[in-house]
Amino acid sequence: MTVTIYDVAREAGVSMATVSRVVNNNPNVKPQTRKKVFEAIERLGYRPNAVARGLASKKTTTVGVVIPDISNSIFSEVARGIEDIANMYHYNIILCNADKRKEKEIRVVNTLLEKQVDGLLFMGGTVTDEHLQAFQSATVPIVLCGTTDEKQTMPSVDIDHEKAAYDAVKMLIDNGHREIGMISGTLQDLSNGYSRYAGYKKALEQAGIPLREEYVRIGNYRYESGMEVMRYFLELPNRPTAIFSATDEMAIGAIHAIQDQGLRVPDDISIISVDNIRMASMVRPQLTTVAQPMYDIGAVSMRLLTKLMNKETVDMTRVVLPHELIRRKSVAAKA
Amino acid sequence: MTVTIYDVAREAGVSMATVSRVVNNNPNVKPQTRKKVFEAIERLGYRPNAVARGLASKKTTTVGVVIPDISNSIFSEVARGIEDIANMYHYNIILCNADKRKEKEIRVVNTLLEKQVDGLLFMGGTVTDEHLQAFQSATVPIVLCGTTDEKQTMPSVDIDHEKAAYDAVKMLIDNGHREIGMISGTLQDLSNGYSRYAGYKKALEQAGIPLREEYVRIGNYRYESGMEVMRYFLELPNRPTAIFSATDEMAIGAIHAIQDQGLRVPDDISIISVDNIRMASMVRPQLTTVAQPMYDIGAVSMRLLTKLMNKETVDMTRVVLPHELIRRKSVAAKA
DNA sequence: CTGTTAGCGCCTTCAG
DNA sequence: CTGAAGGCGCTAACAG
Repeated sequence: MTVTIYDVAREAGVSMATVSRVVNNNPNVKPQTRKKVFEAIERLGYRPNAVARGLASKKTTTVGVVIPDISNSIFSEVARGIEDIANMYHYNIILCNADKRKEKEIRVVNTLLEKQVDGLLFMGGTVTDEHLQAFQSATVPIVLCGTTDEKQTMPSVDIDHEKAAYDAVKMLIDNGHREIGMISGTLQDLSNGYSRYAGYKKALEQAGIPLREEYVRIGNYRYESGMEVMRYFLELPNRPTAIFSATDEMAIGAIHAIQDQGLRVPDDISIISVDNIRMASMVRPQLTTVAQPMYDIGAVSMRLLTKLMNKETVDMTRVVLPHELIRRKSVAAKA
Repeated sequence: MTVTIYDVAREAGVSMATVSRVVNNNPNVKPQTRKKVFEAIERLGYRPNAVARGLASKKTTTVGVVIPDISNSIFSEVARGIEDIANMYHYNIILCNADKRKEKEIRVVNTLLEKQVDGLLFMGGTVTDEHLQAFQSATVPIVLCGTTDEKQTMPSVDIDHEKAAYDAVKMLIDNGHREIGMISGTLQDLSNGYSRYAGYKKALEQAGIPLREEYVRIGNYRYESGMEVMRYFLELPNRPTAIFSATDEMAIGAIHAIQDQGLRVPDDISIISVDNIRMASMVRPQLTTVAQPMYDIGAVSMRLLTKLMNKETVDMTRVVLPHELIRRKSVAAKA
């Protein structure tokens, strides 16, 4: 039925080993023999069985990727970075959505490991001890991608979320704002939630601006959530003159909530956030934001993983990528 | 080093066959024995090797997905639909970006087949004879997802692009517009390009509106491209009163091009398109568009694939999903 | 440069 | 209900 390496060997009048060699580009084959083998392969329409190869060689040339949600543009851009580099090094990607749910995350890590992936890229919510335990049961390298574990024990690639948030809020302050509201993510979420809130807090402190409880509200990262929180701010007796949103999507929701009230951004209220999703430059006014290099986070973490899989010695096993303030049109000096 | 089924057998005092049975949930095992085996598994931290299993059973419980670009929100939503259903049936997904480039598409199809996927989902540009040839060399089922082959020979799941476009343009006409410009995709692209153009043409014809060459321009599906084409329309001596864009992203570009000129949508110019990406409801005015059920296209095609892989007999091997006109704020009656 | 020979870890008849 | 034995298709020493 299916043609195997054995069939090719017989057809070419050589041994299986020789066929294996030419298929794997082993130089130790006489050009003439190589040619014979190739012809036999062609004639028979032979296609190497990667599963058998994986079993014999203990390498599958595939890496597992656990991702919160591929339909979310932030992650899908990271995924593209991962895939491009993986491709470049001849790896394939098994992709699993885990929705930042711990049980699911751990479950897919295990099935990925069962599939004998050569390495694992983990993008998720908070990394708990249970995660760490699952990771430790692996014999292949794992790198965190867009997250970190609190104890800083795993290889990882991420930005400095706190600093990114700090820079954003600092810009607002430098523009004369002192009533600065924040649309935050849940503080349970270390990177997008807690760290960005911490950056906000720090910037205020450093400017001697007291933190006001009523100026901080938690959203769920979605557009609608940004609108809701903004409506709340708008009804405050002394509403903020500027808003820092933990993510672009909520910021865009906020912009529209403001505009829907007949107010203007940035004339009446300034807005800044973190992420720089594509949409940020597709709204009016275009959103000023701190860019997080999504594609690079994916690409760099995949590159790091290849090194680890190759057992190369790598000095920087925890890389922090730079962020960048993108000045567009949603921030103005306080009137 | 790694613990195998053999180790578990020894530890539990049974044969490999028995361990295999309990791992695979075969009912023919005495509960007591089953318990013993589970304990041994636990004690040893045994993790089944899916590669070995795949080789022996000739099933990998993974399916290949070739996709144009995972970072494009249209496709990433389809991908999410695929993954959810795959997950439900205990399949994993190997994801490959192919950028609608024929060579790359064919190459990844082959490597996916080498990896012994149990089935393949193909999302791509035009399906050529070379594609068909690659598909035919497969012994596993393949379904086209969001595309079709001209000869209608492959299983597929898609919408009726021509009808979707027709419905969109019809709405413009019903609103009294007769000067209708189109921002098209390349006519080489069967589904998003040619078919949508065909729908536009048909709607005009049916309304007795002559097709004007200067009212059709080709874009590349991106935001900027929509802006550019719109700027061109705006400078026409008798500019269109309504625009049909082949995709939402270009439509949004067009809206902003119009607004940047100080004109208003839909008061001065109406806009409609096809897709219904998330952003469509996040711009002002919110975009009226014909919704393409991205998630469902993915989910349904994956479901179809499971049936095919199961060798179930399926009557409808070519499914056309319904589209739906979403009336929002970017279309108004002609002044 | 090429062939022989063991496995890789598991499933799957076939007996018992 | 359980065990024995033969592969699945390929790689990797080890000889020659």
